[in-house]
Amino acid sequence: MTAIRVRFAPSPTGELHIGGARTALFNYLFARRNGGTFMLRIDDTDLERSNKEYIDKLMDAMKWLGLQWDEGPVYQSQRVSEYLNEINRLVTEKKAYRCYCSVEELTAGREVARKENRAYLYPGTCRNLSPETEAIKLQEGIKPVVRLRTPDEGETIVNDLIRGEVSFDNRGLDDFIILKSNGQPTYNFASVVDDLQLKISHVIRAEEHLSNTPRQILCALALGHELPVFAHVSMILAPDRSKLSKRHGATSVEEFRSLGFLPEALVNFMALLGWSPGGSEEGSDIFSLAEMIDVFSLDKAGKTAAVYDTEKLTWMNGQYIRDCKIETLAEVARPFFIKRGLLPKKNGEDELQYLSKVIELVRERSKTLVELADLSFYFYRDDFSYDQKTLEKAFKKNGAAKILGDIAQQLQELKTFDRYTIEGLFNDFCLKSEISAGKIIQPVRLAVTGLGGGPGLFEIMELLGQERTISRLIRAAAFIQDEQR
RNA sequence: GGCCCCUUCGUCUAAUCGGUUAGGACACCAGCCUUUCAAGCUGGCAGCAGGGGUUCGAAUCCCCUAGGGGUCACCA
Repeated sequence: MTAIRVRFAPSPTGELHIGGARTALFNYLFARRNGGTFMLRIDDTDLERSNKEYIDKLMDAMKWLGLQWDEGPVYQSQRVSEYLNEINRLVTEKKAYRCYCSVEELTAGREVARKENRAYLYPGTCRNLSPETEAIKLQEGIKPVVRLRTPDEGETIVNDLIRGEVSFDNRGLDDFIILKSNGQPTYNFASVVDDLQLKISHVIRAEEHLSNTPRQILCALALGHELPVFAHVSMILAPDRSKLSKRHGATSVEEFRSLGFLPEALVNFMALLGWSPGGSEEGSDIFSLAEMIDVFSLDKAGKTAAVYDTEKLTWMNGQYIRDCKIETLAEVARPFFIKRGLLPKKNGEDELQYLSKVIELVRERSKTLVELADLSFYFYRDDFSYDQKTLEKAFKKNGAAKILGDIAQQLQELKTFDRYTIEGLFNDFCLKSEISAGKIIQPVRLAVTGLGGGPGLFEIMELLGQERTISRLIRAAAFIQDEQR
């Protein structure tokens, strides 16, 4: 049995989006599941559009997701001599030939075809030029391209692990370009040479490549190599069922990261797009990377394009936030607190401990790290305003100011200031004043946090400490009296 | 337009060889829990694109139609 080797081969022309990341994930899972090798290859044969910056970002994104590759990155731009060798060989063997047709000629031909409503196929103008003619063209200074001589009849069959046998009529395939006039190979060719030379056993990629596969098979056949196994995974579509693009809001891994999503959640979510572990028992869809590796197989991959739904991702993220180890969560959440202006760039031990305690209280109601930081505002700042809706209910009742004042006074007398003693005090207060707990707790919560909801009030107060709690109650009492004037 | 792929709740999906009250997850709704908001728990709503066949029996097999997507570049 041949060694399992797969590759993820993005072109560095933009940020890694969720579709590409999902393809990387499937390759990774497949390799891990089968004890194979996962390679990263950078398909940068298009010099104009490729960008160094994107290469770095891409690798960052993959590392962040936890998709560590075993080999690479291999850069196609650094393997040009390999491609040229093979192309020269094909030309010598007459399996490929130089074409001197100008871009204008070709475009004109394409125009005509479009007007006549038929597909344009290269007519084979330069298919059988005599050496003399070639010499003249060359002398004229024309830089030729190289085209692959493709069969005029028969069919090319793609054997796909997910889609079965897909056949293409060779008559619909023309002699396509494998070497551009600038001396760079085209993607279809370079990709094939790499897959063969790097001994890729399984080509797992998005469905958009299915239509190109017969061309690649023709290349491989011309080169005289065996074919890898293909698996074309269904595409990920934007909510409007169109191809993913910037106008669809968050699509790149980087964006999801800065919106406060955890890599584990994103990976989990992506895995379930176009793949399912099977079974239909009750249970959530939460799977760790390790669990997925354990059960991953391509025959459970679906054929239908998937529309991604941020709601579900968000829910998943909430699950991960809740299950995450508190120290880990504090560490990954810290940058969001810094960005929000709640923490300085460098934090001491005290700040980190306080952060952990804050997060412990708030995380249950946060679905993203951004939300986590937002909901923690009052643990760091005193200058919050009061939520308008809650204010109407909690502060505008008769006696609210007095209650706050009384509570503040009684809290002042506490020797220990923990959740239990505070709760005891509140219970006594309710009994003596014959006011229901809710009536008291609501205004106090608003006074202390500015919000109508949140973690247990007594825990908040404990963490805030006696002094800050009391001053907030006094501030609120003053605020109410001001309003009433 | 040619070629290729696809079509199960709003979304992601399950359903060994055709026989299921078509299952789960998110979202939504209701109830419970509760100092609030969440979380959690319980229940509910909701789907086989349409039409023909084949068959005792079709989400499942075949054909047609419709819809969606991809690809036809000196992009990848």
